[in-house]
Amino acid sequence: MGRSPCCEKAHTNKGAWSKEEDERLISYIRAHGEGGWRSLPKAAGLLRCGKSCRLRWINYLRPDLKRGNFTKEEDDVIIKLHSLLGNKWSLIAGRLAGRTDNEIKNYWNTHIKRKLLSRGMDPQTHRPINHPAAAKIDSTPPPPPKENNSSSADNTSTTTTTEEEENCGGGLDLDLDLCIGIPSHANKYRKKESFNLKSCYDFLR
DNA sequence: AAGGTTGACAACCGCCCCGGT
DNA sequence: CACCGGGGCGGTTGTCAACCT
Repeated sequence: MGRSPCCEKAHTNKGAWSKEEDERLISYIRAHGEGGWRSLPKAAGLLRCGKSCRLRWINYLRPDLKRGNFTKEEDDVIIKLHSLLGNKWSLIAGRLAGRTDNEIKNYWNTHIKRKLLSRGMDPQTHRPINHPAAAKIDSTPPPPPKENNSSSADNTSTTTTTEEEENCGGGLDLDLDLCIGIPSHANKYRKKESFNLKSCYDFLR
């Protein structure tokens, strides 16, 4: 049962990448472009899992990565988008040029989460910790955009319900004058959750 | 100075979705 | 229509450095 492993684990390296491995990966992708991750390691002469190569490239080696500390503006954008989208790191990353989902996820968990907690805010609900709504939801994240089933059909309604306020940062002093662009790589959400993203988009406008 | 604790972040894992067949 | 493989995502873990006692 279960899926076959994505690679032959017995013959793959794990852990930190060496300089030489990085260089191999970079030069291969420069020559052949991204994609074909499964076959890439062999073609590039790397003893790595294809997934590992992809992750290394996307999160660390890509030339357009910004690196360095997050600015106050980036902080604000992350908090606002998280209040709307929940833990949709790839979507949030799509709004921050040069930042990766992994980087944002780490930054959220190590910095912003703590910052919100120190302000007495629930990092999941974006509400005061002793707020009834926060207590009700407790540690569960704000419902991520879900498939448009019958019960959620009124999400497009122009009336602002209490639940919508909760999901979209209601009660916070947030400047929601944002425009969400759906990153090209977010296939997962483009189809499955486009409906609710659209509703958030409409809400933000 | 040494040992323990905490923070930061790179990397891995398991699952899900989509497209091709 | 069902199955399979590839790509992508979010959650979690591992490791190292900085800080504290």
